Amino acid sequence: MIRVLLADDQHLVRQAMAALLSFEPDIEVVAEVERGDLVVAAVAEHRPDVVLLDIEMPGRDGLSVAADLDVKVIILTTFGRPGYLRRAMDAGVSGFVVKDARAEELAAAIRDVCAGGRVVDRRLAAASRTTGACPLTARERAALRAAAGGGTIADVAARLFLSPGTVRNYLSAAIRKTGARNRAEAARIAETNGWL
Amino acid sequence: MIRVLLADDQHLVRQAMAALLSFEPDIEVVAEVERGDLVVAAVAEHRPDVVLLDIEMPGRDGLSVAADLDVKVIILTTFGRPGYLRRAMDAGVSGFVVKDARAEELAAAIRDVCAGGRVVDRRLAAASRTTGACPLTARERAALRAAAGGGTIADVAARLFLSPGTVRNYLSAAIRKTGARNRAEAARIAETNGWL
DNA sequence: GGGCGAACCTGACGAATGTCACACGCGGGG
DNA sequence: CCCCGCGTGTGACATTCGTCAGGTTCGCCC
Repeated sequence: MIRVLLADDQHLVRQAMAALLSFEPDIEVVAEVERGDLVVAAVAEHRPDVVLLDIEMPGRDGLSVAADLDVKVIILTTFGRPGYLRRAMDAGVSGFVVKDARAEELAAAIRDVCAGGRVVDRRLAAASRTTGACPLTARERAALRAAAGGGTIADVAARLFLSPGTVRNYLSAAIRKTGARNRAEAARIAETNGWL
Repeated sequence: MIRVLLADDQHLVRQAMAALLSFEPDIEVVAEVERGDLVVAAVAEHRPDVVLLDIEMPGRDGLSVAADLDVKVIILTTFGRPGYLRRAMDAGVSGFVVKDARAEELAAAIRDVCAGGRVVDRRLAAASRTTGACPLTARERAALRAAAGGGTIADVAARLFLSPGTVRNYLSAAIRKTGARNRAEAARIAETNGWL
């Protein structure tokens, strides 16, 4: 029996996914978690064989959680952003499945991963090869993320404890590197690539 | 037996939701659709009692689909945006459930709606009362939506066949009405309220 | 018909933004 | 050791953006 822990912030999706997996005779959902910051404790308590992790959760980011777990992890997310896949691989996850997959694919991925394999969504793997790594430095990312919400330069500078001129330089660099024509577009491009 | 049609763009979520509803003895999922523009034909073919509609789908928006259906509709969406609820009500839907609800709530909503009732998520109804209606005119909305992607004023003007000055005026009005300090923030505010 | 608001447009002005050149300190790799 | 890239900062400049005041044309309602 493969013991699975489910982490997803939407209750209905979590229950539904559990219902779906209950049809698999060799898979058992032993726990459900709705916040990223509760996953580590739940894993310690329930000792699952595989953790299904959503990325966007309250409390803590699924990708950073994955880096702290030493059980096998499958990222199960809505958004097939190339950057997500890359970061997930860096975090040492064993599988990456998008929520548009078939139920059989998910079950197969769980079995494969449990047996020591690695499973990655095909289309995403292809997209990841073409998109390449994030060209932004850590500070540029931070500045772009802070600016994405719609704040002004002064806001970003205040939040990052930087001089406004520096923020402008970072954003300018981000705009150039993403090939965008202004902050908003740069933020959108970085967002869809999973660079933020 | 209550006949249900499921419309959601994510295959796994759709299958999982069907699995969840299969545990309810009086509910039967008779069809699944993955695109908004296929819902009307599927309803004509399968004659469900209730349609579960996601909002954000490829092909066609769930809210506009709802307006064309004369069966009972429950909107089932991730995003509890007040504006979505308002537009859903205008479209004549019978229920509005967020994906963070419990499975029992969803089943209860299906039964209530099938019996002629109306079901609306409590927290969302409260939020909807405080937020109020969308203050933007149709053109302002269009301009803001076109600008949200990150394009420049000239881009928006070209896409809407308007003069750049007019676009600036619309965006300025949108910024004023949303209480934002620039386009990006206005777009974000309108987005979270479901006004776009 | 008169008033009103929305859709369109123009022109002008100040403020914010994007770009560039340049400067300094720091750490890592050749 | 010395260079290079990164983080940090400054100042100047052109462009874009946000605002305002004004104008014309509709259609709708009283």
